[in-house]
Amino acid sequence: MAEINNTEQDILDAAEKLFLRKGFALTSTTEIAREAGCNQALVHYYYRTKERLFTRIFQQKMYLFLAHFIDGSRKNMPFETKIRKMAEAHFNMLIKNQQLPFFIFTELILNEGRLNILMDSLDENYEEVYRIFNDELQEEIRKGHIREMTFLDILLVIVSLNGMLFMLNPILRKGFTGTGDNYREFINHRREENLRIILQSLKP
Amino acid sequence: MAEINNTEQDILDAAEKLFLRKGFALTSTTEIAREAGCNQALVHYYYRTKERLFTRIFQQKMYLFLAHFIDGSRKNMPFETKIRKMAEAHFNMLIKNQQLPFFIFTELILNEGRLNILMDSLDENYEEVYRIFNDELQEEIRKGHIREMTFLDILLVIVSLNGMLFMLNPILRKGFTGTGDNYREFINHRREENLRIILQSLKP
DNA sequence: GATTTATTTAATAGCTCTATTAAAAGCGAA
DNA sequence: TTCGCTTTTAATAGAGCTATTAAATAAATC
Repeated sequence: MAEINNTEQDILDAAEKLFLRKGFALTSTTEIAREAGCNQALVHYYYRTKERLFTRIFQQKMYLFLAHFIDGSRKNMPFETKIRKMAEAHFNMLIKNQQLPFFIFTELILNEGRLNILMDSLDENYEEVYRIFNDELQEEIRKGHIREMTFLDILLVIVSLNGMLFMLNPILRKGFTGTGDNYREFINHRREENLRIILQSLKP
Repeated sequence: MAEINNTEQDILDAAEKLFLRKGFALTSTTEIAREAGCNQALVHYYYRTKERLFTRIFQQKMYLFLAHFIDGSRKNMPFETKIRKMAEAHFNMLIKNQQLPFFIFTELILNEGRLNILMDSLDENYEEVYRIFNDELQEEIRKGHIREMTFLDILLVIVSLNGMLFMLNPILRKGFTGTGDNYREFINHRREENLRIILQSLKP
């Protein structure tokens, strides 16, 4: 990170908080300035446009969201262990960034430009990772350890189960009154359920 | 449906189309009027406020989204068959209403008022259905047909796998160039995968 | 055909939003 | 202290938004 003075950082923090909660369209630079405790013009002074400020945050979050898949591919472990680690890392990241799935999906779906940028980045940076995983997967299938499926199939199950759980967060929480303990317990229960289902889905 | 003249219906159709695509906040009454081919003031003449127009559409979609769960509970079938039927009905409904999951989640998360209305409606209309399903499930567990789990666990798996697939629609489509045939094939493949995973997740 | 009622329009009030601008305040170096 | 640069502010242009209003047109009823 480049050195950054207090106000500039405050604006970035305020923007991150609000963009994550309400998305690009529903967050105004006026509101960001209020949250950061500064004048609205300062937001534009430091970041020129709302779009540029947003993009900076969005790309960082996007990276956070995708990083595990690369990590997993580097390690030398049995394939099933890689998948387990990947699913666990994904879940743990989501626990610390619960607003992430909703944020990313919303912005990708509402803005085709951002989706195109993502697809280009996937082609450039993740195609090889994907290929390696897929080759390894096909080898496991050939050996009869895993049933006939593609790596996309595996990814979808992980992303669906883990992602949707946290996208439903605001809705599910309403059902758990009282202290947050019950809810935390519930999330831990779901962690085990999801992992179990993901691994079971590999079995022939 | 009450009788409704052409313009009034055109406005409703235009609003539905735009709200589903872009959500409440990003759709303007001006745009709805343009889509409906009428003056902007007419939107307000027939529906008073954007909020009332939206609510009308939202409630109808909400009902569409929840209806299957009731249907399934009425029939007299083995429990596992009920779950299968429920998952299939859910998937088929989503195929015909692909924008539905994104639309509903977005509006529920961005507007706490709508979420509260939903929760009240669930308490009122679905609590009994839920109880019946859950009792039946506990009986199956006691008999050893199904492993230890709650009905919420089952619902989450169905909603996650089916819902996320269609929320990812715009992203996944980008990967399938050419005619839509490949994509349709892929969706059918995922239908079977999801069903398989859902039913397997019940097994002890 | 005249009169009442329903539909449609243009115009606009009153907001809020993004981005810019010119001026003011703060501050380190000469 | 003064100069030059950075940071901050108030003010505002220009646009889009929702909702209303009064007037115009079309349709229905007598």
